[in-house]
Amino acid sequence: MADRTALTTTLQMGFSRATGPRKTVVETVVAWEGHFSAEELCSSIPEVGRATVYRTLASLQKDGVICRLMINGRAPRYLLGGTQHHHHMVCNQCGSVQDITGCGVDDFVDTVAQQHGYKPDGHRLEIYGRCSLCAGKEINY
Amino acid sequence: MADRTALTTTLQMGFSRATGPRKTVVETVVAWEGHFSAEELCSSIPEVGRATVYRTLASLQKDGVICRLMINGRAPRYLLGGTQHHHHMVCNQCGSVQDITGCGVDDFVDTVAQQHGYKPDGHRLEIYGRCSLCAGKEINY
DNA sequence: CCATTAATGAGACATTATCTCATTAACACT
DNA sequence: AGTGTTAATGAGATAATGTCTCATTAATGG
Repeated sequence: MADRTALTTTLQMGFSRATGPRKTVVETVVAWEGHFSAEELCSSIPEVGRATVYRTLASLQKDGVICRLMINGRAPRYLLGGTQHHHHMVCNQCGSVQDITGCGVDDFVDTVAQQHGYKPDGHRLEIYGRCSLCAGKEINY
Repeated sequence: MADRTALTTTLQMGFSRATGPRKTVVETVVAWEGHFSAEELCSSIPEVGRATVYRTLASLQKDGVICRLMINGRAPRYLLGGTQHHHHMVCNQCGSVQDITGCGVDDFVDTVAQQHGYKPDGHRLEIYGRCSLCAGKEINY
């Protein structure tokens, strides 16, 4: 997923010193299965201070290493792998997230932006529904 | 924008009694120019309790009367007019939001969902950039 | 090995949201 | 109109999430 070199590079990005705490955060993020909230991350590495966790998350997001998703709940959730442009499909039932590689809405975005005189910087597409596993089960709310 | 009848209907949706406080909230929301946060709404109608404001917002969102947008900052922002499906274009500089009527990504969404075995319930597309007014000005961060 | 200073972290603080429960008032029915 | 029922409210406690300060720690260059 992310080799040693990539990790080291990541550690340096936006900072001038590769520190122990940041290494812990990055390694934990890289090893995480699925999405997580900032608080979950804090809890799982109590030896690293909140401030550092939040700082590192912000940096990783800015550098495109992780994505920030707004799924249902209150707090944003993070997901590894934001480097190349892609979108997400979120299951409303089990909360799982799948990447959609290959953005198919570029043309639409450009067209619409131009129509409105916008200079587009980026866009975000999220699809909500039920994943293949959950689609079968009946739900009784 | 929303006539008397629509308002009354809105007041009733999801509740069994049309109350004064809720009327205040709905009327304020309807009259609001642009987007707003829950707290801004609370401040502008201090005579209505926070709990009621939040309850009413949740109900209005559920009924599709308002949209919830995640723009930059921490707190979600609300916008009147969520009934018919549409998307948003957000200016990163001045924060203004324009509606994109006519969704052009339906086909893409359906195709991708099918490929992944998803049963899509909905989707959200947000375009970020600089609006026609801001695109001209140079920015010095 | 030392000096410099970037980065950290404990904990205060700020912001946003939810919950509790005593009180209020909308509605149905007369 | 008056009354009983109970949905809805709201003050304030509490929870959840995020930011800031500043004394301390430790990464790095020389």
